[in-house]
Amino acid sequence: MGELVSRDDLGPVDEGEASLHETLVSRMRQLMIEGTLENGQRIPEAELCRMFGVSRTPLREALKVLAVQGFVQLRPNRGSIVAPIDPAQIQPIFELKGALERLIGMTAAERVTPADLDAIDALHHELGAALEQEQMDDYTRLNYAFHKGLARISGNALMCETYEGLQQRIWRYRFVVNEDFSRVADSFSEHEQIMIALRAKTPLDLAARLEAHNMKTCEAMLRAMQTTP
Amino acid sequence: MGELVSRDDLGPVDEGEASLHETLVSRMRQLMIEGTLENGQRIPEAELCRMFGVSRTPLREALKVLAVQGFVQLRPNRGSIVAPIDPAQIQPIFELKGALERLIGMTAAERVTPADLDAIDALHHELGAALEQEQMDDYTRLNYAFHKGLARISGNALMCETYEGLQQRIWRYRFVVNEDFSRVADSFSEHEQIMIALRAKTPLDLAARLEAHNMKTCEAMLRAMQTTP
DNA sequence: CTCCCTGAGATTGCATTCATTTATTGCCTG
DNA sequence: CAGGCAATAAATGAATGCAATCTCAGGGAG
Repeated sequence: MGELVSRDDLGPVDEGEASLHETLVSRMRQLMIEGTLENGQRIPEAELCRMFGVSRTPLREALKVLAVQGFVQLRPNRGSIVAPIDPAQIQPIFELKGALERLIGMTAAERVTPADLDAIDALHHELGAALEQEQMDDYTRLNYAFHKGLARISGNALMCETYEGLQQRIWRYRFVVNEDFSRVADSFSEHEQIMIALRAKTPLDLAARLEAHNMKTCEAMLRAMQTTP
Repeated sequence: MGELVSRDDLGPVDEGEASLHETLVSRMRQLMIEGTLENGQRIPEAELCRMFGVSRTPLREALKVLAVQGFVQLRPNRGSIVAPIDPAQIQPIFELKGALERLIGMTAAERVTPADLDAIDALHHELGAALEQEQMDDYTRLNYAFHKGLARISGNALMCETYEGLQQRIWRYRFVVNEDFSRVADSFSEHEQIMIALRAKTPLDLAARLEAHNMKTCEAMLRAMQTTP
């Protein structure tokens, strides 16, 4: 099995041997996740071309890809815009993610290896440390890695891909709402329960806890969104 | 709510006002679903350009999109190939689809409207007619529409999109395996049970039946695949 | 004063062109 | 005769060019 904890596509781009359009997909997605490109804002092809030092061809290819991933809306003959973030979209995204969380719970509990357990446990402790030191940026990133790691344990690559796509969509909303720090402590204690269920390898219990965790996160985000319209 | 039964992206392309690259995405996907472009086969850009009467730019844009959708593999500097179909991929796809089926069951049972029921019931009866007259092509297509209709009832657009993506991936495999006709009758009787649960609006029951149906379809496909390696 | 029309400028979509990389053929060497 | 190397041919990847479309300011009619 591949590495459990690897690049999470949230930090700066690694600028490897990828073809130009792939690099652009990552960099532009990053701009949208960060909020540099604001929701609903028109995407200025020419400007981005200058900014990235590329021609329009690979940039436009990247836009097509980002459109499939839901980050960009293509409006024929009228330019592309950053997909508007719509509070009404949060619930459907979490609903779908909930279905995947359940699958992750059912399968991860059965397929987890001792090595997986060690790796995810390490992440879990890092999360605890970040919480204690109130390093919220770290916490958020580790949290992302933690759930991604659980998805990996389930061993279904297609599901992981889908799951990460949902995570990235949600990630965009983090910059719109005031993060609800009071939620973090609760979230971590839910993680404790998740770890217990994982170690016990009890599919139904793990699935239920992951689903509940997902739902609570969704509710917290909806609440936060209401207070910052 | 939009129409329950609409274009299913499996018939010939409608050639609407879509931009060129979108049209190409549909047409090339069609070629791959039909098997005209065989699994693992190298994709000859120049030839396809002549065939479709377009330049390489929109065609290459379409290839990028199809790569995201999993139909094409891009090999940097070495050309694109039709994503090889791998029997080992069937199970993960159905596993993921199973998670969605469950969600569809849970939500559709709660959200179904009388109009939805009429529409899906009509489809169900068409399916019955196709079975009786042994119109297997029709049956297969109606079956696709039936499940897509159920997904729509759940009212989660993102989930529908994801679901359809999975359906299309699976569709490719239908041309590799000898269709197991003996399965069709069983399949239809499972549909009967699904309709009963939908009319009764019992989420857990509907979800369970959809999951079971999905699993049996998966098993049938795996069996068929073993007999035709 | 408001609304609609017009046309210049900007932008998009696609075609074409150019540079690089890869694949293939034929030739040379061991 | 087999294996490896080099030159050529073909292909990809990206940049540029061009026609069609949209945007939006300015002016005229109601």
